[in-house]
Amino acid sequence: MNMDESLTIGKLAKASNVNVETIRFYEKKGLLKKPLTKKGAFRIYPEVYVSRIEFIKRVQELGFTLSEIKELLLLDENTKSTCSHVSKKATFKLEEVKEKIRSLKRMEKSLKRIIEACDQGPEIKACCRVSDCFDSKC
Amino acid sequence: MNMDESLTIGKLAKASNVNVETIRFYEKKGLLKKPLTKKGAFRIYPEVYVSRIEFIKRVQELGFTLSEIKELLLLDENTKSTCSHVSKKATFKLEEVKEKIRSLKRMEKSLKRIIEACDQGPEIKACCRVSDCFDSKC
DNA sequence: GTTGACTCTGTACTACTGTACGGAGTTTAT
DNA sequence: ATAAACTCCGTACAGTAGTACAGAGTCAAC
Repeated sequence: MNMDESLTIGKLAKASNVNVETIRFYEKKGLLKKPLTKKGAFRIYPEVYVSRIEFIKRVQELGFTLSEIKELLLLDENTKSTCSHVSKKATFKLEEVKEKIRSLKRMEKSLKRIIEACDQGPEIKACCRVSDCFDSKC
Repeated sequence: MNMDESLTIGKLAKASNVNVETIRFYEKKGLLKKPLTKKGAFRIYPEVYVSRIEFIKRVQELGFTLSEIKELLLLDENTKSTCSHVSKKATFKLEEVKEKIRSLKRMEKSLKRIIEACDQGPEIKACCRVSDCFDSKC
């Protein structure tokens, strides 16, 4: 029986670029479900866990906490809860996401201005600050 | 001498919706400079500190750490460093910001799909997951 | 059937981002 | 000039997100 294909926790960790302990930590926190398959006492994961961990990592970089990410993942799993409940949560998350996009676009604009001004020379630079990017005038 | 206008640390904290300790913490970390003005031993802040703190808070929600925010703020202050240095850093930050926007747009799309599917009925929901939003097929 | 690499559970420790608090000093209002 | 409210600094404590490690068990391969 060839076991090269089976994802033990160590291989999963390597494939998704996190530590073994992190995977167990996420399991304990309820972000990753215990895999159904086991080789004796050892966890064996299906491939899909790789992208699941990558998802967690990427969403984290967008300023969501682990418990917020857990809620997002629950939207995927929620078979028993009513659709209106899922829809409500998703709508709320959608608003957060939109707001983040708006903020980032303001930062993008500010940074572009800084770079532009830098190309013009050091004197003009003073008038465009990143930290002003949320001001109404910006 | 009317002092109603002067921003003591407590008033600044209230105005920018953080705790007094947070302001001192940011000062210690170098995110906020010590105010030039003092009333005896007490810090007196100019109005601009309010938006500076709000900036920190908003950028934090976008997934930047305090030390990253410090770097962003340094882009504003950098009078002695060369323009090409500032430009380089700003360009790097700009890429990060753009990448975050891309990721958030994918999430936005996924969430919209979930909401849409929810409106159609519970059966279709299974096929669209938030956690798949970074897959190439999505 | 023993060795080496891997995994198990559990606990302790770390970095970051604050919060809370104690004890002293300062300011303002009365 | 005294009380209430505020500020100072420093240190301790707290929540989040891991990381490290110990001691025991397991698997695979020779």
